[in-house]
Amino acid sequence: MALRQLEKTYEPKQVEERWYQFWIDKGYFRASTDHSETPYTIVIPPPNITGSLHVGHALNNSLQDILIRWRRMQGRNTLWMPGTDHAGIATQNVVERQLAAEGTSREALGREAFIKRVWEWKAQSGGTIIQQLKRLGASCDWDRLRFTMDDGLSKAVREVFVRLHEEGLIYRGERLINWCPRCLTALSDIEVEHEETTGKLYHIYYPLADDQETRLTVATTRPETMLGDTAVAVHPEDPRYNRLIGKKVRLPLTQREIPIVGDSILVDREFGTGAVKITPAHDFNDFEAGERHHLPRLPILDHQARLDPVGLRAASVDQAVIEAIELLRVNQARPKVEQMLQERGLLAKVDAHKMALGKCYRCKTVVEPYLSPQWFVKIKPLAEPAIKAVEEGRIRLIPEAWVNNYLGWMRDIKDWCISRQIWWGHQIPAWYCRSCNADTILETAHEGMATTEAQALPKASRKRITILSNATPFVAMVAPAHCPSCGKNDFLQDPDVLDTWFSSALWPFSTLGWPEQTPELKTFYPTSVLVTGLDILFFWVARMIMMGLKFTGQVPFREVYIHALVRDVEGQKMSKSKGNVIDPLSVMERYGTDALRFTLASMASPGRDIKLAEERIEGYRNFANKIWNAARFILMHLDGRREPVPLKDRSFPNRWIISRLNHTIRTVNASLEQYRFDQATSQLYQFIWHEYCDWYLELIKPVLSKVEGPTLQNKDSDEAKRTRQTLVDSFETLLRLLHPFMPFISEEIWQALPHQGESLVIQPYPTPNLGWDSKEAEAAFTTLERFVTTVRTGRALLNYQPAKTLVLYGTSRDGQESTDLQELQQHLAHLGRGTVTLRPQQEWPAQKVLRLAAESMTVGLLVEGDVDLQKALDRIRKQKDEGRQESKRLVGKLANADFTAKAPPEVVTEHEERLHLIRHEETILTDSEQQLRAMMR
RNA sequence: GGGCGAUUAGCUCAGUGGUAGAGCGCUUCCUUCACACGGAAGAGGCCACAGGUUCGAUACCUGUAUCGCCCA
Repeated sequence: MALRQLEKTYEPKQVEERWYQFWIDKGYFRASTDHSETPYTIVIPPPNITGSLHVGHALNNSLQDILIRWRRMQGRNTLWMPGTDHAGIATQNVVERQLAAEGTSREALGREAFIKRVWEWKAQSGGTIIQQLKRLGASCDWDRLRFTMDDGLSKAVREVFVRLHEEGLIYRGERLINWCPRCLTALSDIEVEHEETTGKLYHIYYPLADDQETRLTVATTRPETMLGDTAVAVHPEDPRYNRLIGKKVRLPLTQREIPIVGDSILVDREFGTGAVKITPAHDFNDFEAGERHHLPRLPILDHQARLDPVGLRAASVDQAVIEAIELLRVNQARPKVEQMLQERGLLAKVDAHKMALGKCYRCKTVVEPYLSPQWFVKIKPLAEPAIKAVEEGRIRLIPEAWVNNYLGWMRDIKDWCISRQIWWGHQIPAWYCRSCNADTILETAHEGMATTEAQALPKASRKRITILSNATPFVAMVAPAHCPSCGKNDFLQDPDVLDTWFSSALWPFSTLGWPEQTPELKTFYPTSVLVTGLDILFFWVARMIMMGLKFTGQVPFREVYIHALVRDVEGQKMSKSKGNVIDPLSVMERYGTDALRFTLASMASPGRDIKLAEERIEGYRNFANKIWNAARFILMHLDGRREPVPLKDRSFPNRWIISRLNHTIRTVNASLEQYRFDQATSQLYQFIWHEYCDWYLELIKPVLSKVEGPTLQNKDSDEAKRTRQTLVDSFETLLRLLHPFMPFISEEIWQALPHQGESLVIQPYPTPNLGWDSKEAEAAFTTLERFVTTVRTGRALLNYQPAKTLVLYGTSRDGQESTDLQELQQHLAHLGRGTVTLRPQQEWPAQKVLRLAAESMTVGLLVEGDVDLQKALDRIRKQKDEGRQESKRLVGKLANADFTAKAPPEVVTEHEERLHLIRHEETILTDSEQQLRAMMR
């Protein structure tokens, strides 16, 4: 057959696109419910539609693809379910920015038009990341692509909402929540990122109401919120203050008097002055303290975190103060309040102070605790089974180290705020009868919005609708036809949408058709493994476990493989603003997709972040090129007949490489079973480069060569035919073994080699074969390697050119090694580049031979011509030195009675043998040194 | 403040109760007919520090330091 000749350098670009299209056309990635094979399912962590592929995605999806391709080749009925996430806040932000650039706003557009606009944006740009995943080689079943706002998934969301509400596990109430004053929405606790900053700790005098001369000093980091204080707390056992409990203080800058309460939970006697203000409407701890002491809540900030004049008046703040600060943002109002306190002599001191600041995880704006009516999931009843599932091992977290992290978080979990005051997302399926709730549905004007600005808006958008927490919702899959109390059908749907993670939590089963009992659900659920980064363990993984158990009665996945985060070389998080981002697309462009995938897999060691440097990728690009050139070599030498024979009838190089291949097959499979992608890749690298290419291909060159010579054979010899057969078999197997990691180059080469079947994608994954192991061939190889390496060392010491033919001698004091040397003579001559005489040392020439010792073996090189022997002498001295050190250590150890008595006998024997070897080496080296000196005279 | 992890070659990281390893980088030699994105030979390490367990510790235990992450 005519074999294709390959280019000298591997060019990934054209190859990748061609084969990916071929795979898609052939439908290899399609899963079916008809197959009887054991299913293997992974649901993709759905990337945001706003996203484009970053290196974290590349890692996450490379690992998934390795698993999926491996299992597919093993014959499992594999489904990799792809999809994207609507990413409520992020997507809304993107489209709003576009609108702003066009000089308009979502308010100007109105809700319906805005949502239409987002869908248009999605149709245009939302598929970017999917294309990029394909570029990465992801073998997802693309026909099943899902989106969290698809009809089916939206139905699942409503179903879950309604059922949880029926069971009392979803409720609406007025609570203090985290509010992003830029996104203008509530956030859940974990959507707030805490950042350490240096702020100030203000000490403020609060005079007693009945004794203006006596003042309580209160310490706070947020003086502006004092205007909403409704009490001051001291520790009930604090002798400095506890007599004051029950008295009142005059709240500075206001006309109010507020009580002093004793609270052992809120007050840390060691912190600040030991007296703290209580602002229940603007601080989480104070909110709870307020509950304990039945204190009123006085909100003084509006939804943009500005000082709200209405609230300030309600809090009886001095009119002059209101005028000075109204509609100022918190950070602008703070110095004004500080200044006013200063002027009134009420500011005791200001200290620098380290504190954690909460920021919105989407836009990094400082988050405000904000009192508002929201929807919550009562989480404890859902968390308990989710804790059990992990405790009992029905879900296994890998690495296991994260189990405690997970359990700790789950046991301390707080109710989940699921309503968001944005438009893009699943609108909450709750309706209010306008006439029955006339008192609880409020329309308020936009505070602070310029009149002209407000008038520019459509009428419906000019007001903010507030639905008080005591309004009565109807929660149902669809809008009710008429109100059961009043019979009217004038309804207002709750304007809020659900947290994006609410729909993500259903992903493993909603994508398979739930709530319908589809064949897909029956076949592919529970899924096999979830592959994800640590950063969304709580956001996503924990919630999927809760929802999966609740609504399917089964775990959503049996294993969770948690991989590291990718950082830059400095160990810093990659971010666009830092400019340290490695763009996977550019990497794929320059080095090839396979190189990127292999790099990421090789760095996926458990429990460690990945510091990615481009040199690593370049290294694996070189590896791909090495494989490519091995393939070129093989193709060049395949011309001729091939003959399969039983292993025992094959020559040493073939028996050896098959044995090593088998070992590699075993370890790669075992590593993948344990999610040790790093081990699997390094085993492949080591085997392919340093065994297959460095030694095997070199060993068989004489046989394959068309040139005839003393040690070379005819190309039609039996040995040539058998070697060609083993060569193709082993390389084809190797490509199958490599394919999950480097799908493109492996397919490209496989297709060029003699093969059966139409694609590597659907070939069986190699399994270990007991009959392939050959201890004797591996032992013989050790001998060969020792001899050849020693010769090469000698060659370098004597500054001989690589091509120079040497006169070589070899001997060993080990019987088996001697036999091996004899049998390997042709190979020793070939790889050592010389003529080899295997006789005892006494029979070597007495002079002009450089003798080198390697364990039990002694190797001699005939010294010809005028050669500088100093390097050789140095080397021998150094080796002797090292040997002396080593033998000293061993002698010391063996002289220790405790050691010989208590250490295992085999260890003692090992030490003794080692000592003998070293002493043997020493003898040889001493001898050699003397001869060298003689030659140098 | 609580929890977790890390500390091994110049860099990035494996690893094991008994000779310390890899990749990249570095030095020297080599363009021989698979590959210079290559080949060959080298240099380089009190395995963070201090105690303890052990015949023996880089590994197991305790503490310290530094760094990182998560949570408050």
